[in-house]
Amino acid sequence: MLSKKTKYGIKALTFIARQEKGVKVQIATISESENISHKFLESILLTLRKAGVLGAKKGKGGGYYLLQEASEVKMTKVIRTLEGPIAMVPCVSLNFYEKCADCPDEDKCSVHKLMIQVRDNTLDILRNTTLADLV
Amino acid sequence: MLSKKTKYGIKALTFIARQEKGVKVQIATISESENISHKFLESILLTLRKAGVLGAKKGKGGGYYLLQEASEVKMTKVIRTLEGPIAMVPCVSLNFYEKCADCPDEDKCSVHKLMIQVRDNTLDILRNTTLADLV
DNA sequence: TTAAAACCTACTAACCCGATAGGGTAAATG
DNA sequence: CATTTACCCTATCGGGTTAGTAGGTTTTAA
Repeated sequence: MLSKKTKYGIKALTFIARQEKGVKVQIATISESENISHKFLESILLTLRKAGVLGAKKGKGGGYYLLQEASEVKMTKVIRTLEGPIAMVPCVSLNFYEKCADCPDEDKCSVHKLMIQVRDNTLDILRNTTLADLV
Repeated sequence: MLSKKTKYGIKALTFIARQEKGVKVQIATISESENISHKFLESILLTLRKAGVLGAKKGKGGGYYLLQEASEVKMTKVIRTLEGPIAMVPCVSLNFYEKCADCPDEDKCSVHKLMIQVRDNTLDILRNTTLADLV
């Protein structure tokens, strides 16, 4: 299941991507328009900024803006930043790999085999979908 | 992320499917062989029995067994029984649909669109994978 | 210098997961 | 018919995560 954090994050990014290039969008604007708790959204956008997806400007007239073209922002990046692993099991995660405590041999694990398939398929979609596709 | 419940469940089913047809497998046998907490596994197999995936026989020489051929047991069934929805967001779930509180219009939601793609793709794999494929 | 906006830290209530405990009940064996 | 075996059921609990709240600080523009 996708967390609300990730869901809100994608919605917010789409909102920002819909603006004219270079326009700065304030938290409050997105928060009201998309029905997202202001403070919660704040922490989400902050995370995205630290990850290099968004830029921010403080003070009056400030706000958030995309650092790249919308067509350059891949969903893999967004989801990994907000949600963490894309894989359904840590032992098949590319970026967040972790060995299972109970599995002596991954190659013989039935779950492992199945989840690699699912991961590859999901990755394929997310890698080829950018913010521009969602606008 | 897949819960341990589901993961253990799939492992246990695979274990049972590896036996000669009709052989009854005891909880303790699976628990020891697959490094799964006995009591926890008990509740998992019970769920699978109630869902019609497994049969059980009590008393000496009893145990669990498949009610169908391994090639008839689809992963969709197993995962929906143990994990719940396959979709990453309730609003795109076929079997566990729930409307989002924040979304006035699903058709215009960027997350919705994306997650339908992911769901369809994952479903395709899980529908075409059976226990027999994992043995 | 004042207002607006992002930034940062800390906290909390609610929820879920994995596991455990302790029996109850049915069936097979001798 | 008694005993053992093994499934069946309910309740509870600790720890971790999630979603959201609160309050203050810093930066910028007008």
